[in-house]
Amino acid sequence: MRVRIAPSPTGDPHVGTAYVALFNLAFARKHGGQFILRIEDTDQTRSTGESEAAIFESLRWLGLGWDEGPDVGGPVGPYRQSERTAIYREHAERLIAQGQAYRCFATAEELDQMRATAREQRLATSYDRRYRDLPPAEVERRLAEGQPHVVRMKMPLDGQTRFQDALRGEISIDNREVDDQILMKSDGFPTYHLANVVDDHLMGITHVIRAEEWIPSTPKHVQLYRAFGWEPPAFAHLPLLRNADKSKISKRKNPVSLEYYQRAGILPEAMLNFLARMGFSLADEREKFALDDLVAELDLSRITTGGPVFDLAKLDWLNGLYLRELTPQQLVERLQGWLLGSDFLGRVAPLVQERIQRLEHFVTSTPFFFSDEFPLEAEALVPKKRERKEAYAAMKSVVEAVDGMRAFDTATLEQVLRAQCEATGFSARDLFMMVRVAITGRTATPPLFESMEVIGKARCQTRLRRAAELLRP
RNA sequence: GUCCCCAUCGUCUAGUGGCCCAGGACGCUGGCCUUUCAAGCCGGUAACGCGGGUUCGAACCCCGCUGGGGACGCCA
Repeated sequence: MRVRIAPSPTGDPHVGTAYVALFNLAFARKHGGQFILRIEDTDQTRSTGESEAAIFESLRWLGLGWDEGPDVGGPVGPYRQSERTAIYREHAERLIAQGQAYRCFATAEELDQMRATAREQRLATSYDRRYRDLPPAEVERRLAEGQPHVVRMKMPLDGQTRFQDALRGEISIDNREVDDQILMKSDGFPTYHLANVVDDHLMGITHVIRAEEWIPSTPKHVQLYRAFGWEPPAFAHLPLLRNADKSKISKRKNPVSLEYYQRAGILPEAMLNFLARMGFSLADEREKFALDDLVAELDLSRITTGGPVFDLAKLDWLNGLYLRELTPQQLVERLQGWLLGSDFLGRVAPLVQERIQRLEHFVTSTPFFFSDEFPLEAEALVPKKRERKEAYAAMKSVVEAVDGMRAFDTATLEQVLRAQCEATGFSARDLFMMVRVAITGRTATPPLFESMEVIGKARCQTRLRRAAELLRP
């Protein structure tokens, strides 16, 4: 048996990726199969190497190592989709030749209009298939003219597509509810739908274990397997992790970056244990258990289908359990592997060196490098001569700007935050002080941008959000 | 709006027709222990969304309603 996770390197390593990876890995181990990591970097505008590296690092931190992947290789590589574009092109051509896909010349404006019309007419799908039966001569003419186009699949116009979900049983969707999905984008890259089907087949994936949000597009995938004449894999859709309000887990309402949990001092084994408890329980209902126990008792059909709320309080309790069972020496080792090792201290030290007179001042001047848990009051965040609601708006603006950052180094931070002065109409003095207080809880600190770089993006994000929340009128 | 998925304490869950006037865990809370705080121990709080069926019997099966979520992108 072969399973995979297929993260898209377009942002910070996500807790949902770890969740899906955990169950895939456990499934592979249980059945003596392989767990594959495939990078789905077909979105040229958003994929980055930094994101990919961060995903690798976070998964390894959790102990979720892979048998085959971009960095470790394997028999059915390459494992990075951007390196497989020729394969997708061939397959798309094959479908066109078979009459199961076609070139579509619709412009962005046309599509916008179709979406508007579809909504008015209460239609299920937006694309009206207007290029589906374009005469071959017309297609040739447009191609000769070099008109930009995409390749779309021809969904059956009636009937329904059924498939078995390992957690839910049979799911069936009317084909008329499903769009003629784009397979190849006009930039020559495949969409997820094509690439994932082609790769899963070529890589010998037997079980697709992924998040519930994919259920509605599974009929497209099933139809693609059919069009290629391939046997579809088994599908298992894991429930979506949720915010406290039950909506799909999101950075607006929850820390979702694995880097956050690592920095906050969650032990990887506690994180894994907690994630495993989302939808899964052992026969004896033990709360604390290891990956091996999950492997031993895993049964996909027994995973709960209700979306579990990601409850930080319970994660903390579990983490405390793991912490307490360490010997003092082991605890020291964990602390050093965390932020109290020379790596991290070596980054903090230069920032406070010229500001201290005794070694003990190192401790009193740096707590915010290590912990988010400092007191913070709304009044301290509002600059003099500014209204609280202005400060709130500015802080929200900063939050968004920081969310959008890829590189998180001093120079980029300065550039982005200075641009925020412009955007918010705040003076650099006022805005930077707001951010400083939000990040450190203090008005006197080492240089702001350097400090933020060392504290790291994930924790800066949660602190800025906390500050914005505090300012909310 | 259309389609799909889901539905047991605030939260994570056990429960697959009688063992359930529903069990465990987190949280909250009372007490014990203790120089303090934790930890630990003992106790309390709190749920089968609603309405119809099926059945001798329904948290468990069926239907409807309601509620929640997801998808509807040249993002994955």
